[in-house]
Amino acid sequence: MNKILIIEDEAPIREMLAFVLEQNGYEAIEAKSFDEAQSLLLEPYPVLILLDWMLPGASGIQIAKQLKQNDLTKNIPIIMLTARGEEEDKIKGLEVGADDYMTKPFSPKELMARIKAVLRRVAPTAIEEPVEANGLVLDPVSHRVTVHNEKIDLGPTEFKLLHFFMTHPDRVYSREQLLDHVWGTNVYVEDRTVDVQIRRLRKAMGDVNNMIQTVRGSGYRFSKAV
Amino acid sequence: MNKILIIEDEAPIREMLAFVLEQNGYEAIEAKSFDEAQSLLLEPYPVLILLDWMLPGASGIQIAKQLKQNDLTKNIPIIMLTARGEEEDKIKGLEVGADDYMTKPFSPKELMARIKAVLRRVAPTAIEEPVEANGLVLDPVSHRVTVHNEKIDLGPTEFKLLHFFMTHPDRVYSREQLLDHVWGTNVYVEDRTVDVQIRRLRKAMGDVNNMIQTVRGSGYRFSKAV
DNA sequence: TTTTTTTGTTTCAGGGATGAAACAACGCAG
DNA sequence: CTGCGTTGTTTCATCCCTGAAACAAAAAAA
Repeated sequence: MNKILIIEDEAPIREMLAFVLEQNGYEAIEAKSFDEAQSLLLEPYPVLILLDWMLPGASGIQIAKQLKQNDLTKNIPIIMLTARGEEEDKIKGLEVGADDYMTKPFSPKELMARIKAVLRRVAPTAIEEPVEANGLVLDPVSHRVTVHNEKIDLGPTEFKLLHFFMTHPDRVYSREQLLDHVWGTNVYVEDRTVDVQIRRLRKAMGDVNNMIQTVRGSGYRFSKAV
Repeated sequence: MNKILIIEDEAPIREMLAFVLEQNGYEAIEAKSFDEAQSLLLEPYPVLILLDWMLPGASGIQIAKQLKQNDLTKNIPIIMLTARGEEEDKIKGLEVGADDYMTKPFSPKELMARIKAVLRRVAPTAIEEPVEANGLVLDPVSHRVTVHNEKIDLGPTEFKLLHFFMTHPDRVYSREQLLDHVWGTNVYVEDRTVDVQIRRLRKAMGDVNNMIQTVRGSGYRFSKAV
């Protein structure tokens, strides 16, 4: 189980954070101060650090700076927590190496979404690999899509939709599942919007659009097999 | 029909919520207070609770805490309703286990979207394994059916019917039982409709349709043995 | 055998689900 | 501010699925 280190002096907030993290399958390590955090920073290292900007003693910015200077911890992403009205500090925070920041208060959903986003951004997994199927090639790095070496144009949503499909083939997804995975969990659009994007994507795909298949009553599926 | 419990003291808001829920196919149970809610909390349990944060008597947070401590209700997801400006309470609410928050006012669309999102998150999608019998393969994940590796086309009902049969082999089911299991309870469909779907399924299955067997006077059975 | 019951098959109408297109809203670049 | 591109919503058309009825066939009963 992945560890996440919380550095926060206010007990209620710290415990709330720990609760949410544990609810979502992480192991939460709690520290009230930087000194305490130091003693907890050992193997296995946390995959992420939640760092309050306003701490007694050293400020969050100073802590972030130290963490980023240490070879052992420099690659651990940091999310800074700031109170409302401290937003101007986000710039400073990002300058010294924080990977994201959140303004208190925030919802659990937002917290988890940002954590996942940061981890996704930091972990250069195979997600960046080009994908291919029946002459259809999608390259996430260059953000290009070709059909039989012919370039085709896609809007951002169409691109994400196709990328999701190509990395999750031979599986039916309902419209709601597609909204969750492609549009994101915090967006509220109509189910039928999926149909429209499917149609736009099919139109752009030309003669390989039969890989996007309608499963009546269930949703859509991407598959090489017709 | 799934029940959703509303705990909200202000009548206009409560009725609006109930209206929207019923428009969307849920049964709305209304309670003005926690005490009233308690008396309504019996089988069948609601699938979700909409809980106003600001209630006379016990606060929504206290209620949520109680609900989460009771084994019978701890698994029912809770969406807290807060007024604008109460956002700092998000953290406290989450601490006791609310699953999402909505800030009033909100649109019916947002309401339904969040409800669906929460229910989707809570409901663990059963891991469905492919099933096989005498060269007939049904894969729930890709929603595909093949006979000797040849793809066959089925309508949604035929697919569900076959899936049910293959996961419950060697057992006779009456038409009523099949209607309950495949069509779902509370359906107003003639018994003989089953015959028609059986016929369509047999037709689509080709040379392995002898696995669907008629048991005269009783119903139908799926079995590898002829 | 004849009659009755049960099941198989076909046909048809209605409705739901999807495709297609037009429209509106929105952000963004110039 | 304006124009353009992208996205979301709505509307309309179409197709397919479904359920019921009617008739045929088969099995069981008399």
